Amino acid sequence: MKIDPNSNADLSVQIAQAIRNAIISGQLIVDERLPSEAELADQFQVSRPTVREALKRLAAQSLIRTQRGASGGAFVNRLSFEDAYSQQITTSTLLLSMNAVAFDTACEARYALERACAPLSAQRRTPDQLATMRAEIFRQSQPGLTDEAFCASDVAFHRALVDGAGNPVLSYQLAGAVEAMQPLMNMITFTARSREEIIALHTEIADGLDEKDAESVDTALCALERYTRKLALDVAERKRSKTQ
Amino acid sequence: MKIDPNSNADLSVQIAQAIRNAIISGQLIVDERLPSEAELADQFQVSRPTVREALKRLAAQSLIRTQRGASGGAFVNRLSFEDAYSQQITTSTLLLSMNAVAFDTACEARYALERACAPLSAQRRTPDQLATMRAEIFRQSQPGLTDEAFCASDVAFHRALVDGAGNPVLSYQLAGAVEAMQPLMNMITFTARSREEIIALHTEIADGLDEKDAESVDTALCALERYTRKLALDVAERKRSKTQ
DNA sequence: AGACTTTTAAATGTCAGACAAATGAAAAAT
DNA sequence: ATTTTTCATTTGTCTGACATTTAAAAGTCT
Repeated sequence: MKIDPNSNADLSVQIAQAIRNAIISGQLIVDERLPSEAELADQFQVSRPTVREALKRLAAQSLIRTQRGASGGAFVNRLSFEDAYSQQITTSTLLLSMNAVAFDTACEARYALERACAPLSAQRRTPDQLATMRAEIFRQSQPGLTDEAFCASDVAFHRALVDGAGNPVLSYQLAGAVEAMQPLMNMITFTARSREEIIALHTEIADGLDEKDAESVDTALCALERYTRKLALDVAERKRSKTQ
Repeated sequence: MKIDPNSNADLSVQIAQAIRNAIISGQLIVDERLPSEAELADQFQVSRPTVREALKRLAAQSLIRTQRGASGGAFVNRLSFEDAYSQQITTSTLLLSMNAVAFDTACEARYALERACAPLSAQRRTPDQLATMRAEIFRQSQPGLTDEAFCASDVAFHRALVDGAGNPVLSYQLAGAVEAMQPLMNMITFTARSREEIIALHTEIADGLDEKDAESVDTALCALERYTRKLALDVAERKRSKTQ
């Protein structure tokens, strides 16, 4: 683990990169303890605050965790699926909100990915996941539900669909798509949407999964995509006519 | 932007979270300058090193960038697709390498996602992307190509396929799947694989995209998935017989 | 001897103050 | 008017110190 003395990048960046490389390459294994901050400072010939800034960078990416006290220190973290989920969601949310991604683009990506899960989910969904979906549909049909709660229930429904595939890697990849894009879509379309229509399609999806009928799930997802896009179009149309 | 004086979390974590929230909620907009470190220290009633640790955490997530000098400071960063790609790839790589994900699970996820792109790519792929794929196939057929180079070319081929869908959100979501999993798969299967077989399937995919024939692309991808899984099985089998 | 309590040492968390280096803007000189 | 110089601001880094947490070692009592 060495840093390049000729590089003009910030020292804390270089040190973070050196440690990151050691972790990725397997020189540092999960749960292994890093040298103490003082030792690292000595090793890299920098001060402790500089080492600390480097460690905080790594901690922000869940690459390490720190523990205080005797026999404490920084340890290589086993990146859990949950940690990865939340990072994925944060990144996706910011990416969408900051880059003015066209609604159609986001919508297309989201449904393409979700449709990829559907056949697997039709095969493998557990009764528990089906029950979750039914419960969310029921919640969505309750009158007096706020828009926020409806959106959250919508997300939970689609999460259950994705988790139904029983593939944690797939669930992880899709966390960003579902959790970041659904609220975005709801925000745009909630003024125009018909909850009945959505609930009907959700029911169709749940029925399809119940009967392990991948085909009909796919059809319903396509219909939901079409409906969502049409809503966005209507909203845009209305906005245009209002400004004129 | 306030922190909870009763919380016992590290101050730098709390401060980072407060600023992060301000960015996500839109209180701080892209390219806006944060107060200087000294002002933030004053505002949060902490020392400058503590503020700096918080800022480094945010910088590690590409949420801010810093600039030295007069009129320098920390600025809210527009999260670019490229930044998001590389974060996605790092996270995915670590997730796979640290969690002992079953080969079949990773393989299934990767091809499910890639197949989701295929129909869109068949519709929209540019001549340029087709040319890239042909070029990579040619490179793969060169004798004397190292395993690393073959793997890199493999990744480039699949990236071109994914980018062919012309949907940056989709490309972003799939960056992790392709770039993290392909090397993993190559590492496991390179001893047993036949480059000819893979090149033949790649050619089938390129041909299908050329003719905008989504069906045949899907068939070839499925065949590639089957072949990859069979390889892994063979390798595992061989390993077992060797230890006995 | 064994169980409990106290002490201690090591490590991270935080603070204060200082200097270095970069950088843009204002002031001065040409 | 243009170029050069100066200067203030801001981040990057260092030093040294103290606070807090924590596990292990030492001590104490039953």
